[in-house]
Amino acid sequence: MSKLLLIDGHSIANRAFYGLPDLTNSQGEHTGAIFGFINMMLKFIDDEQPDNFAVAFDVHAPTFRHKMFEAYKGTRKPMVPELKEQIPRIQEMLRAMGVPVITMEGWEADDILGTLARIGEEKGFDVTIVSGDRDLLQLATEKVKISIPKTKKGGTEIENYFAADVKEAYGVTPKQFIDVKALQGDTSDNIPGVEGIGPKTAQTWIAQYGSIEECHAHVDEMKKGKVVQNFIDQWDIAVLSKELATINVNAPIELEEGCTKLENLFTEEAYLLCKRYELKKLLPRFEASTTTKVQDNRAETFKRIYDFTDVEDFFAELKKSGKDFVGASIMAGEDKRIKGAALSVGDSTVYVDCAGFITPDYLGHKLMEISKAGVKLCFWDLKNAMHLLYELMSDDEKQAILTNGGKAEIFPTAVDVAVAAYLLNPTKNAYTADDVASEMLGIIIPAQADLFGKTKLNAALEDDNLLEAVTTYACYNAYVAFAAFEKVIAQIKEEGMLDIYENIEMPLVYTLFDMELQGIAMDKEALAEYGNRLSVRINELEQSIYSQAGEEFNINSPKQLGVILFERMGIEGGKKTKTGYSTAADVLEELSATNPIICDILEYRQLAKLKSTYADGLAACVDSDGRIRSTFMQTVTATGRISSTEPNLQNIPIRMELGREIRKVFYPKDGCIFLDADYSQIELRVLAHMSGDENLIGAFKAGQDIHRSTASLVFNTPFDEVTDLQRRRAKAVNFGIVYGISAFGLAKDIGVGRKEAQEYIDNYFVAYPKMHEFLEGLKSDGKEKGYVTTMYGRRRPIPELSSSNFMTRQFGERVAMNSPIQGTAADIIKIAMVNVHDRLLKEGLKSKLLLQVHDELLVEALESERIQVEKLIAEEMENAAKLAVNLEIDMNAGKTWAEAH
DNA sequence: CCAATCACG
DNA sequence: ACGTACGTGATTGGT
Repeated sequence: MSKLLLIDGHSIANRAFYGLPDLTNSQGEHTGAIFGFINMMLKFIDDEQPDNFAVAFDVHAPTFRHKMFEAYKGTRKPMVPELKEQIPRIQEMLRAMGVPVITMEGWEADDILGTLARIGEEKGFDVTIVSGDRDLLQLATEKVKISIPKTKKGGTEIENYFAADVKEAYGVTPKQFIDVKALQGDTSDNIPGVEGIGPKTAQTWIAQYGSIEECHAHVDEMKKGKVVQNFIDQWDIAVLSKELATINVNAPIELEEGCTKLENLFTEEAYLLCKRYELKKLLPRFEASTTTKVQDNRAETFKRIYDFTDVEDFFAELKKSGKDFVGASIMAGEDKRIKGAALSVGDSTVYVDCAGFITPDYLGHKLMEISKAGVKLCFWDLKNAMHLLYELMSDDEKQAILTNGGKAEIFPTAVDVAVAAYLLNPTKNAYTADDVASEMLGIIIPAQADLFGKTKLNAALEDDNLLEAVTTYACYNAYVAFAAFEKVIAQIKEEGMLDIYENIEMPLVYTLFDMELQGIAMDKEALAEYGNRLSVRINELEQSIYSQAGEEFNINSPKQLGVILFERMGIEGGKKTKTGYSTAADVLEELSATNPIICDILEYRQLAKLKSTYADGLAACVDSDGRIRSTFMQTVTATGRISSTEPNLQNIPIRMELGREIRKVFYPKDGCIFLDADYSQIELRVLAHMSGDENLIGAFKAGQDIHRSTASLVFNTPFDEVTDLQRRRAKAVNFGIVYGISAFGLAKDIGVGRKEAQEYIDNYFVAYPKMHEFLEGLKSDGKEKGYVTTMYGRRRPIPELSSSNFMTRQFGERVAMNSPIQGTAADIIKIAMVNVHDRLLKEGLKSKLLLQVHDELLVEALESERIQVEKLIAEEMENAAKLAVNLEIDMNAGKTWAEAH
């Protein structure tokens, strides 16, 4: 038996749009409905396995009812622009997938669906119509099924209606469904119906008499009353209503023979669109279904070489050609041992395989050699490439690198295309060759998953069967690095970010490399001892909690904990979340007086965190030389900050005394001390400068305690009479401003009413008159341009600003206010880092920059160099930027990180 | 693989 | 009538 699947385009697009968060791609185009639609469609195709398939749309975007608007029945809202712009794209995608998109001027999608269903049934098809609209139930027969997807929490459920199911659910046949609607009307569809008749009456009448005509004929039998009288008086309207409510199944549709035949949906064209809209979750479906053929066929020209002669030939060729730019991609596994490297100069791309005679050592030195000869190597992750090179150096060479830095000793003039691409859009999750290739070069190349499937790169490198795939992957990396770099730079230049790229980000790659290489010494024994101390107390608390709860359970499970506290123990005041009770610290703290178990849980949580993340977590990261080496990520944050991973050294505890003790196990090497310098109020100083507000600038210039000064102005209190509470609240206001103020957030933070919080904010803007104008300017500027910038021109796109969703847009506004401030501060400390690092080397000092924690630098300084280094750090940090206010730092020396900060 | 929690700036 | 502070990463539990 053949099957025909029909989809109600606008209705399902609408479901998809409201069922998903507001997804956008990196261009800021809304894509949630496209994704949701195609996803839902594929699910139906999988479930139904139809052999014929079509999608119907209204010619013009209809209006829609939505939960949100139920209160205003009859005033259907027009389609929001975010959805509207996606409709043509959905249709484009469908056409690309070879799906017939059927629209007819003068006919609604309902009529098209009904007509197709009728024709299909006549031809002996089983028909399924997918729609969110219950009006289509009138089309149900024994062979025509109406499928209505319902979004429930925990996924979508589908209600299926054959004729019998309609009867069961509504007590009337599908055809009678029309009569019911004719009586009750539907204001949102402009079907008047009969006054005074609602769903109840309509259903009862039709169930009894079968149609409005029969009702009319038997009107005498009915109980006299207002409603019956209305029915008699408004008979004409009822008839008209029935006509309006009836879906016309005789639309003059002419379809080419066989055009609804379902063929391969996963076409090349659709794949391109999928990439274009960055529908990442859908890509695997296309990749599994299309053969590995891609638009770009350069892979055939890639050469794998594994003889000295071939390698020497390539480098000789390179030298002869006088080319000074080479795309490069080094392949290495977990052990950091180089397996090979791809090199590309565009026309010629080779993969040098470290098999046979060619050793990693030879290859590595060859790369260093050409770099030092002035060839600019372009990597996807230069910092990592340098680490790989470092690993295969001799002890003497390693010493030289540690002393003189990676720039001088490894790759003096290399560049990083990922770092460059990050500047163009810092909000992406990854900067891969396939992504950049499609964006900058307009070509489709295989992504890692296309070549290796689920196999990790590490494993692929060990698998001889995947040598071909590894070669292709590496070569494309090298090729795209070569071919796209100039274009990326051209765009950077166009967008005014060349200065940031050349003078901040690229030098920073080398600075971060040296920092990562240095690492920081850990007292392993002290760390273990600290962990043991925690364990003892954790066990005590565990027992205490179990006995108070009356049973053992997993305290680490918020789900179990919530049940124990708020159900078994009946503690009042539990707040609910989507999934259950909230057991977050701020919620529990409010209840801590209620029951002593709460205090134990809070303490348990704190200690468990310290033990798992810090005591155990850090211990697992200590290298064989007793030092711990973090990776600083330069292409992660949306604002321009760096981040730190494996381990994260930017969130080592400090606020609580017990946590702070961890810092005692970080210590400088023999003959050294730590110098720790942090900017004082850098974000507020940046704010003062960027806003140009004289009062804020004045307060900083006067060297005043800035929160006290704000308190004095906001609370209208003489500076010296500001209370601690006032200062604390003013501090929260200052934070709030930097975060993109909202009365609600501020109120929650300081525990006052929203009205009062709003007053503080109002007072703040009176106190600092230019601030309001400045922040408003950021918002309107961002809205107009689609992005905001830091003082140095670093961009952050904010597509949320043009959302019609209130919450999303509001979020965009906060981001527009915060990013320029946080980002400018990030720019400044990056400049300081590079300058401190470079000057330490230039002045021949042995002291080393080890860490950056957003507004803080940690230097391991030789005791003998201390005075000079202190001066150097202060100069470079304070002079990193020239602002309307001074950049001040606090610097401390210490024998541990705890002491120095 | 995601949500909740909590550590930092 | 919505339901919120900005930016990160690691761990844990649960699907």
